[in-house]
Amino acid sequence: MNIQFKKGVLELCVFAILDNGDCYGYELVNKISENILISEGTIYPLLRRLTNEGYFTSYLIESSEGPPRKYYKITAEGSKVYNDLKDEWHQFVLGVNRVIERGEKN
Amino acid sequence: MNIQFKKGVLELCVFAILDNGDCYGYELVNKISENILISEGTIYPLLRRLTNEGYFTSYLIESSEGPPRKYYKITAEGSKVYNDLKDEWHQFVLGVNRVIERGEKN
DNA sequence: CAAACTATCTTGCACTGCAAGGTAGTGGTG
DNA sequence: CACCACTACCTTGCAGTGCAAGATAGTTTG
Repeated sequence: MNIQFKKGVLELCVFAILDNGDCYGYELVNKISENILISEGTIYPLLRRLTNEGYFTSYLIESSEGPPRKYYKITAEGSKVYNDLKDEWHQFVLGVNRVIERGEKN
Repeated sequence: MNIQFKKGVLELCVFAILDNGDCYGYELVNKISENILISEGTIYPLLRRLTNEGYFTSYLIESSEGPPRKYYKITAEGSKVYNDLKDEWHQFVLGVNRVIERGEKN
């Protein structure tokens, strides 16, 4: 898979999943991996950054299978940013598809 | 517009336009700009790179409005790469949209 | 005890778009 | 002629992001 396509979009995916309910990092990696190839080394720094920026908060919960899980919860501000980002994404896809389609028709 | 979304996609746009007919750099910038915000400083290095990689060839044509225009023509190999890239793009968009939609439904 | 799995985290690299600039040629206006 | 606007090309260095590779640590199973 083209690495470059993912730039900025993984952030959108993390927002989308957390907007639907709390998750821990490892779980996010698995959920996203169902549709897009992704590495753990990508998600953990991303979660930390977005938490520092105030879009997520985190809390620890003990697990019976491994070390405690760090759950992330989206904030109201994060939810707002997510909606803007999602709109931008759809607009962007439309723009790219127009460029491609025009090339094919003419 | 989110800069990160563009990563790798501008390459796809350049391929798409040249696959439909020869263009010079400035013209490409204008065509793409109709749908996606873009800077000249992005396109020229990109054209050079893809030409070095054998996906485009170039030739000069005198112009009556400014310096000679450097036209780019896509090669057979470039055309092949474009088709693969286009498929990858569509698959990628589907994957991202599935992640987003699942978040909204549940 | 050792392997396999879950789960977290860090470091440094590679790639790509952009801002900010420079260089040149043409055409028009005063 | 001097000046500006426009077309058209190009370069440099920076910023952001994903990844490979690896470290750490707990639990379960053979």
